[in-house]
Amino acid sequence: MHSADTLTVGEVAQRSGFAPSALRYYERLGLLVAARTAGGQRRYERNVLRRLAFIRAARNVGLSLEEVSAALAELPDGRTPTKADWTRLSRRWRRRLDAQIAALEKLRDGLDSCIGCGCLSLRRCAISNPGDSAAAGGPGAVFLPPPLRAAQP
Amino acid sequence: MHSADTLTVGEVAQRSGFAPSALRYYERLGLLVAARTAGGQRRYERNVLRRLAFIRAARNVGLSLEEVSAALAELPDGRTPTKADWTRLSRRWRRRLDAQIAALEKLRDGLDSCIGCGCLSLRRCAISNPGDSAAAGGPGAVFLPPPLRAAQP
DNA sequence: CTGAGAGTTGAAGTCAACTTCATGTCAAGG
DNA sequence: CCTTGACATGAAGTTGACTTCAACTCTCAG
Repeated sequence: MHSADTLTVGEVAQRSGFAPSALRYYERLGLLVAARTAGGQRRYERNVLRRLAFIRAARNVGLSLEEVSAALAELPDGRTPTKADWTRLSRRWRRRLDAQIAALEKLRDGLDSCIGCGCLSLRRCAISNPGDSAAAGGPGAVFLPPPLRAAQP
Repeated sequence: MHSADTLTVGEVAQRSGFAPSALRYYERLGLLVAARTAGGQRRYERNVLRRLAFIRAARNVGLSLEEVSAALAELPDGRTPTKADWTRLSRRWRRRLDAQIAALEKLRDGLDSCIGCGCLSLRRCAISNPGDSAAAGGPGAVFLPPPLRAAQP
């Protein structure tokens, strides 16, 4: 180990599961702050671990880093965030998850009604309707995450 | 209108809701085939519309174009696919949607148990667990689609 | 004091699914 | 025949979230 109660990138990477490159990236985006040694190396305070836990949780719920950034901006500056602060932020995810689940259930129910008719009509089918969710995402729009996709048996 | 029972790119784009550039892209990937006029312009058969409906539906369900491609490869070659062919393919999406819904519900229930404790522990928290779904996606991995994200009030 | 392993940087690459652009060609109504 | 609007092509750009690379520089156990 090194000396003080601060953590090196490697240690934070190890404990958080984020790659060092991701930590540097988050720092560039302003999601993370790190002190520096005389030689210019990063030294993290222990509370970045909770911050990173929040970031990962938010990502798991579907937030973009931009949204995460906005959420983190609501933390009180000056003092170290308390558990209550984190709880307040993450409570909002409930509604989001509910909406996501509802959207998928709607899609599934639509699928159920479509299977058997084999229509796949661009005008009438609930599943292939151009106006639907995944259509207008622009470049890079993906409907569900690769991890969930891969999990299919 | 032009002449025969074939469709121009513009017409297909209009009817399918896909941009002409997307149609050309799909053709490069082998998802679509088009005849050519003497002058080199594309002329589509009417059945591409159903094919495109399938593609859109698959994308809505969360398939990548690569998966769509694999699915389309199972269609009988030689004859025009029947409704039954399309139905057979889309029936598989049910399981996928069920799994996606289950994953989100698991996440939500984990969130419920986490809210109130404010722990967000990297080791213990169900939501911020590094081993979880969104962790190993590599570059470009996104959990839920921008459209669903944007829909949040 | 030294050497190996860990850390630093900016620039560029990756991936998916398209879009945009520049430049040039077709098709067909008048 | 001609003009106008649609179409064609390859190359390059976009977006988000990172990773990879090359070329150095620190740190600290021994």
